[in-house]
Amino acid sequence: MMKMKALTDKEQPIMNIIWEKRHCSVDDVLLELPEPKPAYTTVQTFMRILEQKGFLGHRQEGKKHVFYPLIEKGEYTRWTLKNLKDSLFDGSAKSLLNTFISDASLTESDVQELIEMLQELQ
Amino acid sequence: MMKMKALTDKEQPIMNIIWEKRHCSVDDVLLELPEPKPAYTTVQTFMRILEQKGFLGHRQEGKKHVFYPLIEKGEYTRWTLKNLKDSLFDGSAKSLLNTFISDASLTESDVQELIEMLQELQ
DNA sequence: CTGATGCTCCTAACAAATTAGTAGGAAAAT
DNA sequence: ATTTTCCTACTAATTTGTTAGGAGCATCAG
Repeated sequence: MMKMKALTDKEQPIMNIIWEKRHCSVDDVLLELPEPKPAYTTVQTFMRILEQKGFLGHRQEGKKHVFYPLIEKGEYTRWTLKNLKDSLFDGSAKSLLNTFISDASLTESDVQELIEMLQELQ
Repeated sequence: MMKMKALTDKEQPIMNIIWEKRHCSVDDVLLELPEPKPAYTTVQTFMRILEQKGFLGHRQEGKKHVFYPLIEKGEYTRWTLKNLKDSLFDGSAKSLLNTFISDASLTESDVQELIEMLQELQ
């Protein structure tokens, strides 16, 4: 398997849209992007880059290219969290969670749910 | 306050060293960096950039510059986690934790400790 | 004093990311 | 059938990141 590369700031929202919608032409993505929208060709360029990086594949459909994810969001998020943990928390999951929990403004029911989730791991 | 910027891949390990040692000349940092070590001037350049970005300050001490953090590690990690949460988990702390916990290979006692931490929040 | 040494400062050069324009072809509209 | 529209492919310009060489200035050994 190819080595995964992090998404840049501008690639990220594009991937988020495609992960959500699963199959997207350049136009589909452009429609979902917030103002100020980049140029059509800019989005197109990013999607070509994302394909080169292995995040996307595409097939011809009529005259347009329809792109779809080759790397799933879950896979990417896990990889990202692992990187974060290693580079910023010296590999300690506990330390990351500690920092996050004491800062994440969780609601009452969030906390309850997480406790249950953790209890299941025991 | 200035807008915080993310650390790049090469800046990150340098900041980690300075956060740890608190006061560092270029040499001090270079000594801590793993093989293959970059050139002295490369490290120096990064430290200058980190100063421009607001992460570091320095004072003259004898003939060398001694750098020290202006942004604390905790502040940066919290900011980073918030960004991650917003960009990849649609702002949902619970969703991030969910992904992380089910993947982070926590030990028995880690889990116990986290439960206690969460219970204190209730 | 003079040369070596150990620094900083300036600069260069190349790579990657960001942004978008232009050319050209196929399809649709008139 | 010609014009217009919509799409891809190619190209380019700018900015940011990465890496390091060389000039130049103190200071210390002889």
